[in-house]
Amino acid sequence: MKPNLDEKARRMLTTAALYCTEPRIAILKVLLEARRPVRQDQIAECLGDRALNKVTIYRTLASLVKTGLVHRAFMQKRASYFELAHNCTETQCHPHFTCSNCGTTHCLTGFAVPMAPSRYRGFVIHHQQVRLEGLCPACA
Amino acid sequence: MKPNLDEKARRMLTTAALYCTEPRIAILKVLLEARRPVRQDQIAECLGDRALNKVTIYRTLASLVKTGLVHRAFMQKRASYFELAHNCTETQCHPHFTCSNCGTTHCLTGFAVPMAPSRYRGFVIHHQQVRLEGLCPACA
DNA sequence: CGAGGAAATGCAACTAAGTTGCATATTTCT
DNA sequence: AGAAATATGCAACTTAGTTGCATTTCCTCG
Repeated sequence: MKPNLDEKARRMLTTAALYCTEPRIAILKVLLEARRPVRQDQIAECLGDRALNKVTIYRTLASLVKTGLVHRAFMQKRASYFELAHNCTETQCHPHFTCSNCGTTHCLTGFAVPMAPSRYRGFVIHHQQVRLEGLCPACA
Repeated sequence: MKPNLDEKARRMLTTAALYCTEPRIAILKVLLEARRPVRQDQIAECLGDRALNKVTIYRTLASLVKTGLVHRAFMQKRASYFELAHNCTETQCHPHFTCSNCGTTHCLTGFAVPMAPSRYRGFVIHHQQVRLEGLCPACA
């Protein structure tokens, strides 16, 4: 595959002050190559032969989320979907579009959604998240 | 409490072409009185003495969602939160605000969020959902 | 380079939200 | 009132995610 993915993952881990372990590098590489948010079991499946314990994947994802490298993008059918935090500003991530026909979710990275005001009736708004639903190009 | 709640619940069920059963009326009354989305176990707790089986609550909520009377507002910590669909237009519900300090979620019913365009790069957009995060009035 | 302590991993057992099959009870229609 | 349609309750199950603990790996410092 791409020879620099490994280096990229290592750099991300060191800047986040996390140990550079094989499992973490492998998981980050999956996330770097994924074009949409992924679940724990999808990561495990991508790793195939060099399998990881699901506990390791969950704990790694938790560390990556805590350090801000990864976002818990959304939940669907009781499962969390994760994605790298690049393509996200501090106040909002790109919208996620779920097709009501085929169920797949797409990242609408180029889509600009106006940010809510930072204050409203005593609420201080830090972050906004938009989910869209409808028909994807394939189903429409 | 309010004497007309019972009648209101009954009317909602008949217009939705659902059997008017005691469990359904009781659940609808809880939803009518709730000021924020509720979980299955919160509904059960509200009913107190005249308790219902959790399966009944889940199945009732499923019917109410299918007929459009209720929305699955969001998920938090692997649990679904439900609310009545009034206050919602066909293309978008009111935004939900979750406090990152105390964890409670509020409905921002008065809050207008511009609707996304109905088409974007082949995607046909039917519905939009906005979640906000920050500090609630009590925590700010 | 090679300890040694800090942190990460793996396993098994557990938790909790939600679902399914099936027998029984309730509602609606006529 | 009686029959058919639908809803309820129970117990057992499913599944995503978590916890405790023993073992392994990583990084730092001499």
